[in-house]
Amino acid sequence: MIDTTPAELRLNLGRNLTHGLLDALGRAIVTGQYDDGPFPTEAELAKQHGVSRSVTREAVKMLTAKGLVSARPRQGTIVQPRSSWNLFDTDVLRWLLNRKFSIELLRQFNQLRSAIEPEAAALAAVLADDGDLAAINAGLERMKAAETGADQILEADIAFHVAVLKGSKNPFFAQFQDVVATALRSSIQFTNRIKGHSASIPDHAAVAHAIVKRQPEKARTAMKKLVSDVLDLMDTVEQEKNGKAAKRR
Amino acid sequence: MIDTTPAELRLNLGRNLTHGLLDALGRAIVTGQYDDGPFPTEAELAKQHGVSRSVTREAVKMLTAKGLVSARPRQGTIVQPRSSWNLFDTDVLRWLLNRKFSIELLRQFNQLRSAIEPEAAALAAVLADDGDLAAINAGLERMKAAETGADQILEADIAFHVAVLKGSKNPFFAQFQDVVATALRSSIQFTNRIKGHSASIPDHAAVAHAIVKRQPEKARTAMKKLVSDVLDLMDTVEQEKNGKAAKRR
DNA sequence: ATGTCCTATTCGTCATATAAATGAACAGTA
DNA sequence: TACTGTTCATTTATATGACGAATAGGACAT
Repeated sequence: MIDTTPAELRLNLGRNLTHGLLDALGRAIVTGQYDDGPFPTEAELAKQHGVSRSVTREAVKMLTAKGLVSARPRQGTIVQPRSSWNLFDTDVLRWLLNRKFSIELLRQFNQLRSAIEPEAAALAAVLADDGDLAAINAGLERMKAAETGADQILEADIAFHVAVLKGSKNPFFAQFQDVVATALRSSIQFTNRIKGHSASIPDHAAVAHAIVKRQPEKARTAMKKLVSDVLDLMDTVEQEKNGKAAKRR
Repeated sequence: MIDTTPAELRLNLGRNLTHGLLDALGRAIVTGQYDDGPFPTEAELAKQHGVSRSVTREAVKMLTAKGLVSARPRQGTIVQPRSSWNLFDTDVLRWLLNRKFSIELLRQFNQLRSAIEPEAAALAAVLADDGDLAAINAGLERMKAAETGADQILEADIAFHVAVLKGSKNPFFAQFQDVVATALRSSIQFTNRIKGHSASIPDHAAVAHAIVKRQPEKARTAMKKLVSDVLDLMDTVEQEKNGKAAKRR
């Protein structure tokens, strides 16, 4: 039942048929729909989803650009090994994290955050301009204000971390704005559990304060603590899930 | 003179017309060819490069997937702001680093490496399997062996760092395999200057030794030193270039 | 000045035809 | 048998032409 209709494709997420098909195929690939059987041919895809070959080809081209598939004449289109998927493409990341059983991936993502964000905070403490500082403080204030609101606090949390990344003035760190935002939004089903704990206002305030005061080392350690706490909490959750045996770190 | 011919497109880098056009357009965009004027319409692009609208559309779709452009009816295709380009797409990164005047970007990339690779080394010290350890040692041996060879040492260096990233067993760190490899290869024009210094065999050996001995902290600090040295050297080069005024860091 | 409607432009989609690439089967040869 | 070159079928790659849908911007009326 991987077939869809044009109407469904439009609804899905895409602004148009191509994006809808892209989304459907992306989800199907990351959930392993084509792990045993081969990827359908252009003609089959077009027929299954009730769209033209043009739409099919352009969707597949976008999948190619994201590293999920490669296409060659006679061989057909083949799903690439996971190692060549572009995990920092927000579409790919969203597809992966919206799957079931992606807690481990989310944990690994937070491992990455614990490498990235402290360094970004240190850079921001040196390089952030007035606008960045204002955005960081605004995010913090939003968190304080939304301390009661349901999911507003998630968006406030995102705004804070995004502002710090932007403040680093390094485009590679700034790139993680979208990635972090996507990851946090895509993993609500897991983070709900943690939300109450992770949204530690004082810890966030410590980061903001250090950055505003232009203290890189303090900013680094404060952010390190912030992300590490989330990571530890995730480990705890995972250990509970595993019953008793905690595997690693 | 941004026009090309089909033959040139095939030669460029692409296996076919679509990839050739993708490459030509990607380079043109990152070099700011369309910063003042608007991006050409489908019909114009097809005419300028002597290809059909199908090829044009599929190339533009790939650019869309990489975040370089967005397309809407009547509005046309527009180049997105740099902040939404996917810097961790190897194509985009290569286009950017092959530009002139990208030393600053390369420095910022090494800032990222100094955040990523030490953490990856620490993880590898805990999680790397026998194959990973063998690959790390192999990379080190290749560096020793190629100490005389001209550019072989670059590939050996890449192999070493890639092996460490892979050994982290974290797909997000592993993702940087391609990114780091692309960056190092794309920046030969700058790294030639540094090569002699950066290829410090003892420092690399220290990292490998710590990982094999399962000492995460030692691996982290050793890798940190390795990348920081490159970063410092780049700062020095940049300062020389700027005459006398050193700006930051 | 404001809101409504119209129209030209551009991407979006569809359909069809032909070319190019390549894996596999096959035939030929030593 | 083992190797080599050829043919063939399949699938993507490219080309072409047509029509639909959305909308920016102007014309127009109020």
